[in-house]
Amino acid sequence: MNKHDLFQQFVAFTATLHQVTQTLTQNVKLDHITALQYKILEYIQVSQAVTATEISDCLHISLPNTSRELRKLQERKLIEKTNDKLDRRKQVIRLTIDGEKMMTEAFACIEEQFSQLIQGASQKDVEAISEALAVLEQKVFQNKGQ
Amino acid sequence: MNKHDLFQQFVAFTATLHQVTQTLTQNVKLDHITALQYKILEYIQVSQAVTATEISDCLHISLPNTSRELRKLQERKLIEKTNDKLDRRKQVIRLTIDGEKMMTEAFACIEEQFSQLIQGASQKDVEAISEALAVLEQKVFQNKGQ
DNA sequence: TCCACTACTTATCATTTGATAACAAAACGA
DNA sequence: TCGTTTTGTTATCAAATGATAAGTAGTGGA
Repeated sequence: MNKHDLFQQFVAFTATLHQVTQTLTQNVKLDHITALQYKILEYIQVSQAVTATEISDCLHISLPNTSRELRKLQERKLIEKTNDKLDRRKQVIRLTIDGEKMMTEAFACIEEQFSQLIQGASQKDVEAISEALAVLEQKVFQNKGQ
Repeated sequence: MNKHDLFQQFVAFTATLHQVTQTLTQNVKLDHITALQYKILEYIQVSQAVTATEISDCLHISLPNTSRELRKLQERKLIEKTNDKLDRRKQVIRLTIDGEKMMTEAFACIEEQFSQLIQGASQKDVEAISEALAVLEQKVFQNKGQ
């Protein structure tokens, strides 16, 4: 196995994962939340407190478009912005209680689909999958920066 | 590690992989090919010969929209449709020589980015990554159907 | 033969997303 | 202090995507 073969395998894997992800999430009816808004909410949830610039950089959305989507999410009371004390240009963005509730519900729905996907997995399989995910996180995504 | 924890890990992993994928592919300038068209071309390439319905099902694009994108790709001479001898309703879709060339170039570009991502990986790491991908393919995507 | 069904197309419309220009406010460095 | 950079906003336009209705042609079963 050389790096070229690994690349081929990685591409195929990625394509499959994208399809699976879409299958898992397609039944989640999130009351007028678009795919992009969902991605933003998901990012905020895992990162806890972020700025608009961080969202823009990490999700590869231009800052004006990020700002627009954040405004919509704020109007829907799913996120809230608070001023950064140290740098008053910045805004710290967090999920509101409503936002967290919505994401929790969405995750519950996705988790149900997910558990069907791995229903055949034994305890040993679960450990193996977890270990595999950890390996990829560590060895591939380690320096994912910029 | 129970299945709920595994789900959490899986979600975080998926989000990260989406970001990494976008980073890898964002410099690929494919001469007026959209993201959706790229996905379709990628799917055709790995599957070799497919029908419109298969693309529609696997990529979760409605058949009318699939048909529209395929027409555009055909106009650009990137794919070709041939009639199925056994069932004349069906059309077998393949990449043209031009289409294959374009995908090969795109992959070369992405592979360059990818190799930067794993530049620090030793031979042993490469084997470990490959093994991890195989585990996930086998234990998670195994029955990804419908 | 007739009817229901599948595979695909065309057309149309609304919505989402991307891209860009222009702006304001704060920070930062010389 | 003054010019530059960073952070974010609003506005506007074009393009991509999603959704749906309606239609054609072929298949296959009763």
